Amino acid sequence: MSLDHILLGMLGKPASGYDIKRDFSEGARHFWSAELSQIYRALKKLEERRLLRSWLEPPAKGPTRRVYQRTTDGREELMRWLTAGPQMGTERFAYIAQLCFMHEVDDLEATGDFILELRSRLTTFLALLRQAESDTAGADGSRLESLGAEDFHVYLAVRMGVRSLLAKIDWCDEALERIERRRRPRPVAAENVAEPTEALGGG
Amino acid sequence: MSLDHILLGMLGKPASGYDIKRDFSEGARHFWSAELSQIYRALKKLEERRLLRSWLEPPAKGPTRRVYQRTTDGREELMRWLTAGPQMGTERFAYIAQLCFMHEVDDLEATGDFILELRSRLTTFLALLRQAESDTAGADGSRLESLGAEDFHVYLAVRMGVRSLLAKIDWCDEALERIERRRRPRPVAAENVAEPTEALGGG
DNA sequence: GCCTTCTATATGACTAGTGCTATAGTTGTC
DNA sequence: GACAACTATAGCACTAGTCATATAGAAGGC
Repeated sequence: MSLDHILLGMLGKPASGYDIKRDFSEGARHFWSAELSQIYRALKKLEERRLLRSWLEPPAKGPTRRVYQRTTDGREELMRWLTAGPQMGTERFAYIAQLCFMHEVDDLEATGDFILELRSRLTTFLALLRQAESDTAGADGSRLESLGAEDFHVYLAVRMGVRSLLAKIDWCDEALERIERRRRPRPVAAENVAEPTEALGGG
Repeated sequence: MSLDHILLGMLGKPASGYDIKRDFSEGARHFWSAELSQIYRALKKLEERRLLRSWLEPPAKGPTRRVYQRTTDGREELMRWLTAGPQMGTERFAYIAQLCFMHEVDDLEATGDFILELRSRLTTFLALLRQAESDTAGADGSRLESLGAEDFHVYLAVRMGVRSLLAKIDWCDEALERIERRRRPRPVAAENVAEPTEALGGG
């Protein structure tokens, strides 16, 4: 299970379930997410397995927090995961599946609207990741070479997110262009109208 | 649930559970996957809900197959999903999470190996998608404009996969370069050696 | 004082998805 | 004819993850 290992990764420094949920809603949002209910239960189970330990933190302000941190065993389990090679093959993109079946709605109008909406959401998300990128490495990348090892790795992860999003936004533009080309009758010079030699989808 | 809707999308034409598993292992592999056990149960439930109907197919060759096809109600449910806008926010990339915590293993060597392995797997996958791309649109894209609506949409989905993979492979190269820059002592002019003013991780 | 919002933890009921195993006919090969 | 590989369906036990809801202190507005 990946969530368990991600929690072990995050809990090198003490944090509560609520803190972790905040991380998932902010920084880690581009590669993983989890509900509070799932987080609390996972933390409990990991503590039962002695991979985490926890204590109550004196409520100087606000309600009492239970704070978790990984144990030596927890660190070993994390290591096993990290050294087992990239965990791939479980990626799921519901929106690409939707795209595949979009011809059921109509020929191309629904597809165009769908991609415009997708593009808009991807762009919003990109702005957030760009912010995270410049928060770490500086707007011009000037802080990049002075980052510590941990921040450097987080920076790499954010870069992956930025590049993936840029590629998807480019794809949106390419797709919209292709759709336009299919929708409108090809602009043809007058002398060519009478002799169509290529099979060009015009409708 | 997305799997239900994907099955409804696939079952415009009759297919068995086994056929669908094959689709997930081949064409649809870049955006979704499911185990046979899950597929069979999902098909059964969808038939109970009258969104699919099924019949046994005369076993001209091989064992008897139960073949499913969507009903009018099934098509309506599919439409609701398709017109509800892009379903996003459930993307999960375990390997990016791994990358974030990779500094726990060592400073940079493990990270470099990890990214090399990732790059190799992404490249293998890209070749498969490139094949799917040229199977549909022709190696030079010449068949693209004569595709039917359904094939055109599948082509767009494959293109999204290709572009995403290319972006990730580019990211691998960028990351490896950045790692190299951090690992090897910065090439400095002799007069600078005596006065290191920046904290540069040197391995 | 009342109300809302935020921080914080927790549980119950549910759906989604995996891994393993059983069953069985068909095809090919040695 | 024994055996392996492939096609095909199905159930069981389990883990992963969602959704709704209960509880409760603290902060801030009005």
